[in-house]
Amino acid sequence: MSGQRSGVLELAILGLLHETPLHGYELRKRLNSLLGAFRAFGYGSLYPCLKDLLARGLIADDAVGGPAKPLAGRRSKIVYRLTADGKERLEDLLAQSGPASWEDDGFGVHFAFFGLTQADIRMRILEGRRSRLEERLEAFRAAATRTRERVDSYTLELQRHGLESVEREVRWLNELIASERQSGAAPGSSTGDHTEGGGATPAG
Amino acid sequence: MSGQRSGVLELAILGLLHETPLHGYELRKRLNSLLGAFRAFGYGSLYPCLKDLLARGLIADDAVGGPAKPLAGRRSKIVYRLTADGKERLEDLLAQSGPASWEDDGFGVHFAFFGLTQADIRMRILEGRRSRLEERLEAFRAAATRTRERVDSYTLELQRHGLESVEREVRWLNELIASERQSGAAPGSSTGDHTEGGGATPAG
DNA sequence: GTTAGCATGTAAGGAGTTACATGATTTT
DNA sequence: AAAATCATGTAACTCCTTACATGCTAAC
Repeated sequence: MSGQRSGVLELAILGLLHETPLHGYELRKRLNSLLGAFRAFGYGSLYPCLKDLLARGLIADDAVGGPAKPLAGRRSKIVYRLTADGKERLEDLLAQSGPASWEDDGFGVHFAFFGLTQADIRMRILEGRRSRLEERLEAFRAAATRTRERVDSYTLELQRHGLESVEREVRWLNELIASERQSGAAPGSSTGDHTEGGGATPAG
Repeated sequence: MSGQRSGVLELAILGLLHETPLHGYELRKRLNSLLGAFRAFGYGSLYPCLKDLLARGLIADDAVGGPAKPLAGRRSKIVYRLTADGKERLEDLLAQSGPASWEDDGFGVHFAFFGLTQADIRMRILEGRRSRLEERLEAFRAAATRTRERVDSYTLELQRHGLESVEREVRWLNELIASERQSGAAPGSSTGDHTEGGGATPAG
């Protein structure tokens, strides 16, 4: 029952609310237009998560058009905003560069908030993601070698397409990494929003 | 506690065992080389699922190198094979062409076993998948229009890349659909493995 | 005046994940 | 004889999904 969420939703919500307060319905639309390529959430996922974040004090609600408690009497929009704790939590999450941020979903969400992420963390995530994908390519090629497994044309086509997609993403990552190195080398460019001077926290 | 699984694993296991009996460890390797592009399973997912399928009588175990019960005394490989019920269940699953088979995972797994799937079902799944992706493209474009949401370069890049990936998959599907139509029109080509003459079951 | 979209939720549960535990067999 | 890899499993847990329930508000 609602303990310590830390999936993609938490980061996504905190990240979106960092920008501006929003109510649930609007939040979901932005969520799905932000992450729509690889993920979609329903209200049944969103609202329980909001409830949980609220209980943990990471977000606060301002009821609009009838103050505070919305359940009694008149129902109105509930606008959520990030609290100080929530902002702290968001920064913690954004400082993470472990395996979770190399996975499909974790990567996608974190990437969406790269604008709020420190440059060194960005780089570690991009490189982590890339080596993760290169492992997959290795596994693919190994699988292609030991042929006593199935070889029908659909299986083959699936693997071909999969391989190609992964290779494409690797090329994409390479471009991103190159461009990060450039703007990192040239001072004065996007170093991130952060004002904290703290050292690089390793993260799990 | 193990009730009525019906995720991707069940289909994938039944499908792989349809070809040849396998033990868990080997099964997992094939699983991950088959679906590795978009999905990976650990033993912690596989073995409980095998246990469940066994309990439901869809697969049976032949212990090799020390008959039947492996837990007492000497431990050995446990080779699983499809039962008659399991084959029936597999055919049911392969006849399904509903929303579940348009999702990322569901689609990938079902596609991997298109060789065992009837031509009309194949077509319905390919078309279902395509319209699903086209909905996503719509949503993307709608999101691109209403710009009062965030516009930092990373968000933009994520969406650009997402859009491109989806468009690529649509083109891929178009090719597949075209080639299905051809081989469907020309009789004598791959009509699938099926010997059953049954009509098209709508499926949920 | 009824459809469509806006808006908020809950209860039950599914599908897999993580971390752990153990032992056999092959390779170096 | 140490290390790697083969091989099988369990308990607890997480994160999200599905189906349902409700009511307001704007458009046609």
